[in-house]
Order: sequence, then C-alpha cells, then structure tokens
Amino acid sequence: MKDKIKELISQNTKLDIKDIKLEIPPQSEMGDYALACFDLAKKEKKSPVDIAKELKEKIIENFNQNKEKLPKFLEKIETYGPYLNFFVNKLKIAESIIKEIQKNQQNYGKLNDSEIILVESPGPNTNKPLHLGHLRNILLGQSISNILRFIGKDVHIVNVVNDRGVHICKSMLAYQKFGNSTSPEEVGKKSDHFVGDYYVRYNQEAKKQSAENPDKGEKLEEEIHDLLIKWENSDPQVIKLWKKMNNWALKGFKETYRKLNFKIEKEYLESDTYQGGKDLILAGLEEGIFQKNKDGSIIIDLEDKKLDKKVLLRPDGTSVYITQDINMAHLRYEDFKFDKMIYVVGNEQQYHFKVLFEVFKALNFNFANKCYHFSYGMIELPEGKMKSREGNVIDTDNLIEEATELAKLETKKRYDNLNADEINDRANKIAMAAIKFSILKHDPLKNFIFDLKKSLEFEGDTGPYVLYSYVRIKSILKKYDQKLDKKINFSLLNTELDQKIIKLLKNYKGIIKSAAKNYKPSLIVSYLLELSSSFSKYYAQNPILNSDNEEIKKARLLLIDSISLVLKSGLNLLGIETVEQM
RNA sequence: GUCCUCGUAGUUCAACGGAUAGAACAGGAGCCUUCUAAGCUUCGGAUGUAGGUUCGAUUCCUACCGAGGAUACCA
Repeated sequence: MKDKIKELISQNTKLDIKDIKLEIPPQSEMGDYALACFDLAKKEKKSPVDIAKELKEKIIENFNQNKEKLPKFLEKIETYGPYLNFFVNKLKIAESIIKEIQKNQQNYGKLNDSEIILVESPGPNTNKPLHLGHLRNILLGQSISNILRFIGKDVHIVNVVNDRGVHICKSMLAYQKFGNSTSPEEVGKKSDHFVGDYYVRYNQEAKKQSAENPDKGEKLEEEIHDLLIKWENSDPQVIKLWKKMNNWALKGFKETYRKLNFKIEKEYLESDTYQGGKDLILAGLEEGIFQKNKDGSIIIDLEDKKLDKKVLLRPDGTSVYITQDINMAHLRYEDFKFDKMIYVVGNEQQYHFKVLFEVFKALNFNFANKCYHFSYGMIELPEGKMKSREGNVIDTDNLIEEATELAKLETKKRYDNLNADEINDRANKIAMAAIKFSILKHDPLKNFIFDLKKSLEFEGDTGPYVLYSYVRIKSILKKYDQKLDKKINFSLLNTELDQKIIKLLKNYKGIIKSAAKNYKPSLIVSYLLELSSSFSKYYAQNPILNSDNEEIKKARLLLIDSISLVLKSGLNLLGIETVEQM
C-alpha cells in the first residue's frame, strides 16, 4: 500500500521512489499517509502549500485522462497546508488485514530468515543471587530472542558464568569463618541466597575491621589473596569448597530462570575458559599483535583509537577479566558458527566491549565484525544505586514472591471458590505480566528508577491491564459458543474505533520489525497498551454479543478475535503468558 | 581532567527532524438491574539554561548547569 502510493508520487514528480518519505499523519481524520512537500518546494522554488495543491491536481488529472478515477486502493487525496494526505480504502484494508490474521492465527507477522544469532544473557557472578539488574538483563535477552525468532532468526541463548576471582573468594572466606559447615537445606534457604548472605557478611566484617583498625584494615584482604592463590594452585580443600558453593549458586539461578521461563541453551564457565584465553594472548604476543610492558604485563595498544593501552595479562601471567572473554567468543564461534553475537550487558561496560571488539579485530577473528554489545541502562532505586555489597538490592526471587502474593489476594477477592492450584497458576502469570511489563516498558538504552509499588500494581499501563483486555475478549468468545463466521460484511466495521483498531492490527508487523532492528521490546509494550486501551474503549461503547444486528455481531466478533490473537502474540514475544480468566 | 549516557506534567515514562508534545500514576468530578469496574468517561497540569543549523528542533550542533556511568593488572 505504502509502496503503491510512493509509486504514484514518483510518476507525478521527478522524485525517485527511494527518495520519497511518507509520514503517518498525527490524526486519523488527516488520512493514512502524508507527503510533506517542503523538499519539493525547495527544489521547485515554490511554496510547499502550492506544491501540495498542484501535485494533487496532477495526480487526479492523470487518472481522468485515462478515464478512470483514483486507483482502487485510494479513497481520496487531500491537501492540508503543506501536506498531501492520502486516504486509503478502509474496506479493503480491513478485509485484507483481518483475513490475514485469521488465516495465519498466532503466526500473523512471522517472517523467514536463516541467520544464526547468539544472545548472551545474563552473566551472573556465583557469589550472590540474581537481583533487579540481572532481571532486566534476562527479560531483555528473553524478549529480544523471542522477537528475533519471530522474524525467522535461528537464535541460541548462551550464558557466561563468572565463577572465579576475588569476589567469589569473599563469600567463600566468610563461609569458612562463620558458616559452621551448614548447608542451605539445613537452614531452609534458597541456595543462591545462602551463598549471597556470606558475601554480604564478608563486606560487613571488612567494614567493621577497617572501622576498628583504620591503620591496618588489611587482614581480611590478605586472607582473600591467600585463598585466591590457593584456588589458582588447585588446593584440594579450596577447590572442594569452591565447587560446593558454586553449585549452590548455580542451582539457585536455575530455579529463578525456571520461574521466569528463561531457557539457556549453553553455559560457559569462566573457570573453564580463562586458561585458553592466556594461550590466545601469548600467541598474539608472538605474532607481534600485542606488546610486553616493562613490568612484564601484556597489553594491546589502542591509543590510536583513543582507547588507551589495555592490559590483557598480568606480569605474573594470571588472567584479567578480558582474558577469558576473548577465548569464550572464540569457543562460541567454534560451537555455533554464528552470523551475529549479541552481548546483553549493561552500559557500564561499554568501554570494555569497545576494547574487546578491537582485540577480536587485532587477532583477525573472522567474527570480529559480527559482535554487538546490546548496552542497556541501569536500574536505580528511589534512594539511589543498588549495591550488592551492602545488601540494599531488590532481589529477583523476592520480587516475584511479593508480586505473586498480591496477585493471589486480588484473585481471591474476585473468586472465592477456586482451588489452590488454579489460584496459584493465575496469580503467577498475572504477577509475571506485571513485573515483566514494568521493566520492559522502558527504553532499554535508558536508566530508569524502579518503583517497587508501581511494579506490583495491576492497574493503568501494566501487564495485567493487557491481560485483562485479552481475558474479556476470551470471555465473550466463550459465551458465543459457536464457530466464528469468517465471511463478514467488512463495511459494518465503520466506527472511528473500528478503523483505529484495524490500523493498529495492520501496524503490528512494522512494530515487530522495528523492535527487532532497534533492539527495543519497549515498542511492543507501548503497542500492546494502545491496542488494549482501544479495545477497552470499544468494549465500553459497542455491544458485541448483545448487538441486536446479527451481521454486526459477527463482524465485531471476528474483529475482537483478531485483537486477541495479536495481543497474545505480542505478550508472548515479551515472555508473558496469557490467562483465560482473571 | 577526558570520554559516554541522560535532563519532558507533582511522580514514573512516550514521542522515524514535521501538523494541536502523548500515556499512566497521584488529585478533582462522574459511570456497575446491560458482554468481567484489574474497566470506562471527564477536568487541570511539562520540553534544564543560552545560542546555532533548518521552511520547521523535545529530537541535530556548541557552551553552560544538573544526575549517572566509564576511564582497574575488579568483574
């Protein structure tokens, strides 16, 4: 449709089709597509208002000469100041869109492609449970994967587990000192939380120590260093403890992933990959790609790219953060031969990834140009930044728990005779919708302030609001209790809201493409809110089942069924499951 | 110091360089003998400051002010 209009413009101007940019007018009364005539005006040295009028006359005249009116897809053309507005044939659109949705059902909008894409998420450390930052990471990773799959990509979610290093030793040391050899099972605690408690405990002790002994508060740090050395030297006792605690952490993460329905295909452990990283760097040194500093450290000089000199290996030969990243990418390419690898990692690591990608180039990795840092913003709390060390974080499990409890209360308020399983199932899905929506609605690039209360609300611009619209449609369709008649009179969908909804349904495909291209699930969120709100208004204004005209009833039923299919499809892309009743 | 984000109603967020800057929450006023009131209707209220580019700037450029992040041989 859009292309046909462009063609029409091109035929009547000197413009090339690819230079024509059509806009969507801000209000539907103004038409469906608009050409802003400013550029043409400049070329022709006339006023844009006149250009718009002249172009309109020219198009109509050309058709009159051929003894036909406007092409079938156009209803009329009008000028509005410097804009030339095109009104497309609403009947035709309604018919083609609704038919397309009904034919393809949940596959409406799907595309085909063959690219292999790796998505890395969420990259936890095994010293503490997953918090809100990880949650944003997971939800972005999950939804962007769903969206890319929807447009036909072959997507694999992989993970990096930071399971070694100073921070891991901290929780280990605290456990050695204060753990009394207990286990999560004994104290009845989720295992990753159990580990995290010792990480917080370490930091408390370190703080206490430096307060008591400000001059030499180094004792604990020395112990950490010793532990790290022992780990590097594979001290059996230390390795045993390390394995035990890592398993607790990983087991806990798995539970959380399951609650979020997040499926990781392959996990890469830093402890497995860092040695190989050293080898790659030493080989690079041999080839003259990297340099050796006076102190013995190995660096890459990126000063010409304004990225400074970066250390890749310490003087004692031990690895740094970037060391294992180099090898991990290498291994992943061997494993998947990906066309693109998307790192879902916070924007605080932008610099790190710039350097990392430069290292890939320097090493002549053939995937060097296939890597992308999906850099998302931080979540802040109303009282400031979250700090795991101090324990003032919002924990993912607790958040889910709290939301589910609230959803249970709300569900019980409305239905007092449901069995516990049914309540739990509904509450869980409603809670997930609330949480996922409240996080995904923000532009991924931007930091945002997390309001716990708002994320647990079920009214307004929320996931449950969209679910509720879906449920109401389903409830009507269920009451109808007949097969939907797909041969309807489309001209009966003639109110302003009918038109608006049809337009929205038509836009779905474009929204998905845009969300995929720009890595913005938030576009789908606002789209779903608009579609839901349009339906809610429609529902309040127009009787559907209670319509006294049988033909109108059929038409409206088919329309709302189409809405429900798109709502469900969009929610699923965000990783949100629908409920049938609420 | 340098580099990167971000400053929009009381609050949290939207707005391919385009037409009257949208929502939601909070506040005021209404709507449940009619398809689920987790809903609908309705009323107020905003582009940090100063320049520039442009027919047109919330959007692009410069400076300033303010918030956050990076600049680690931490991860």
